Amino acid sequence: MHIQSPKGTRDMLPKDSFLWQWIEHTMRKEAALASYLEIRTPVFEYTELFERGVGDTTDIVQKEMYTFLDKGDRSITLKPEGTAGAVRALIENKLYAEPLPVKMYYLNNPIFRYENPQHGRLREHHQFGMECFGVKGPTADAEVIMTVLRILNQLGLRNLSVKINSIGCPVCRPSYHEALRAYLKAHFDELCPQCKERYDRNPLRVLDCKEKSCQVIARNAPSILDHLCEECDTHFEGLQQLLNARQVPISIDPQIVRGLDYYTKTVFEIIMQSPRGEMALCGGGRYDGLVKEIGGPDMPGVGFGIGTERIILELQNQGIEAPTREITTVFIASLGEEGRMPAYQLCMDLRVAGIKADFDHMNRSLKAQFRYADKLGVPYMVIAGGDELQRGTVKIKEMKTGDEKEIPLAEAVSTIKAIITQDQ
RNA sequence: GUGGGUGUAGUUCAGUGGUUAGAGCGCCAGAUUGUGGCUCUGGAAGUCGUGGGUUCAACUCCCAUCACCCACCCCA
Repeated sequence: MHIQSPKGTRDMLPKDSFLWQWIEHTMRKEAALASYLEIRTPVFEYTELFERGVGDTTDIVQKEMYTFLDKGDRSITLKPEGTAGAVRALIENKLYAEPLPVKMYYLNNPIFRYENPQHGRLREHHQFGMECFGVKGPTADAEVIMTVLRILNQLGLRNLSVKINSIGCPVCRPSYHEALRAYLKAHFDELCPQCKERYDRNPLRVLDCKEKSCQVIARNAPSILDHLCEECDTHFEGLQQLLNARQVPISIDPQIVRGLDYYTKTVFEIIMQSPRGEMALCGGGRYDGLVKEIGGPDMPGVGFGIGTERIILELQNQGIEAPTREITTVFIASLGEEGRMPAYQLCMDLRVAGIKADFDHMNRSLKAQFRYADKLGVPYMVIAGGDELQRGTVKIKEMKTGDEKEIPLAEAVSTIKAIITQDQ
């Protein structure tokens, strides 16, 4: 095989389609229950959107974007996350002028990051996400968190931990940065090379560095939670109240910081315990400065993204399978040349009547047609054979019981429909 | 981007220098007259990831390359 799918990409195969559709259905349903409407934005955007939105000090922008020049010398980037595009669309289409809040979700948005593929990490993956614009208070934060938890719950996932934190706002963060830098300065020589750079650019990110030496230092670092301004503190307290009121098992983790620059106040992650350690299933937070940063009005927002491939990994970890669905309800087997046209006609009539029907395309023996239908789990077989056709009838057989009935061909569609609905 | 492992039928894998490369599962077909699941029998199917090199001879050794898996980094 010469041509392969590009590194870090996967095909969604027909046999997996029920699983994907089940997940998508659950997401749509829960988003709709919370009065969110779907948005679809382009797969690619001008690079500047992400440089300004996501932030040019972030790993995503610095080394993980699929960026190229198009034939008109425009710098184009394949979406590395979902929020920036939604915000751009909000501004460009002036959705901010509609009744507030503006609530939207995106479903299996393809997301691209140029990284080395690994367990649970692809170069193209898909995210479901929700964004709520225009709400200053913590009810919006609670709403999006509650919705994603309901989705995961509906899918049957258990034992996921929800971590929340507040990383402050432009009012309180400078003083915290100062306090953090003062603390880190004393340990500067022990920091990893990368964190030495972070010290100047974004000291917050030292807190979630995975290097052991940095973790030790981070553990005793001053907590942002002690430096929140009154507004941020009230907001964070309010969010906790709203989540506690719904018995959400949250844990406050001052170490979570998020790798995107736009977050303010609330940040949160939902963590799965895979056999190989923990992995973020979902990440999100509040981004009160983002809409203005990208050129819109000063409008707050909060949202999250959740990776569908990782949901599937966790479903597998927990041994959860999608509800099975019938591929074909009735298979019309034909016998010999003379049976083919009646079988074809009956199949088409059944489809018109809204019944999932199929027939033999392979000119196989009756035995082989049965074997084939059995492998597909077809519950009903119709046999269009010479003897019956001469009598103007066909046989219908229920595979589970083996019961056979001879019915007039002229009334076959209505009779079959009646049998199927009766058995259900 | 760095380091380690892997790459042989549709699939899971065996085969480590020597005739026509094997097995299980899957697929297709048959086991007397027009009927699935179980069993038995047979069949099809591989440019041994790709490209070079060493050798009388390479799936087997060497180099490169691509992809996958794993770790780091980071994250969904």
